[in-house]
Amino acid sequence: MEALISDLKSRLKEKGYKLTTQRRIILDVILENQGLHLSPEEIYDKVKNKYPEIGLATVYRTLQLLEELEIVYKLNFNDGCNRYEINSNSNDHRHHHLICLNCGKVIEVEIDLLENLEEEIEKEGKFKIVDHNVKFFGYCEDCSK
Amino acid sequence: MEALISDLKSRLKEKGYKLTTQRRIILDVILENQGLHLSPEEIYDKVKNKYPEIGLATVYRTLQLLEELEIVYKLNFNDGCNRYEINSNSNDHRHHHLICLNCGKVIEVEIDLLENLEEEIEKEGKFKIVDHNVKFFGYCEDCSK
DNA sequence: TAATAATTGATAATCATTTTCTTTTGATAA
DNA sequence: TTATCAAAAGAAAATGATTATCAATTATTA
Repeated sequence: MEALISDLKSRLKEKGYKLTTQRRIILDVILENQGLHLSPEEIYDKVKNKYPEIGLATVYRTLQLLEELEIVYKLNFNDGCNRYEINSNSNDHRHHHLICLNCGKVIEVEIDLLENLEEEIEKEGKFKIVDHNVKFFGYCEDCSK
Repeated sequence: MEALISDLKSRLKEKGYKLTTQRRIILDVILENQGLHLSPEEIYDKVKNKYPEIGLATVYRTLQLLEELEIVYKLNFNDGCNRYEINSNSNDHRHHHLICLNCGKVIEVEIDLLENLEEEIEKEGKFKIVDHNVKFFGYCEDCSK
């Protein structure tokens, strides 16, 4: 946790940006809600508890910034807004998402297993893969009863 | 091509919907531009050439309908709009998308190879998969030169 | 301490998508 | 073929997420 804050600080400084209270709190909120894939609005609500003067625009700006710094990344579950997640890429901890078509719940799966597929694609020599995004749609335990 | 139109007709009838000129033309345009992943606005522009009285709302409504009938499905490449593609699911012709991080081009890949992964996920018995969505991000031939 | 640039909050603007409402149209039964 | 009636269309307004604008504030460095 603390590691990410000091990481943020150095990455910001590197690009001439500042570590402000607002930015720190926004990252805190995302860290405290890992796995929840919060939307900007949801982050805004939670940040307001700790820092009531915050503006919604600041949340949007900070999310863009965190994405640019690769501290966070954007998800789209087709529910009308973007959602954000800590990028645990650093420890090579990739995962996929299972999205329940009934209740909308999002579950993370800690397997990757895409090496074969990526290899197969790159074999042709026409595309260099740097990232992937895999979503499975179906029914969760509760909804398939 | 014709097959899809009569398929549309019967699926519509099944649910008490009508086959209108507008709906037929919208499907035509999507069919004529396979692989282009058109957005509602782009579809609207192309349909207007054949049927100038069309309204944008009709395009949106028809796309929702075609999606509901599983004739078409929605894609999101994070470029500010949804995009649509014919669902060739019928002939089990699944494919993935390669998205170029530089020029935004979208390339289709005709390999699936996700059986292992899906098996692995379903093995736990906590999720029943019915569909998936796989995107690879990287650089296309032109942009990696 | 002054100067400079970055950042913020509030508000207005944008843009894709949906809704509303009135008119028109397609499918069906007489 | 025509009358009927729900479904569908078009136009325009509304919505909702996101972005841009701008004046005021704050941090950093000379």
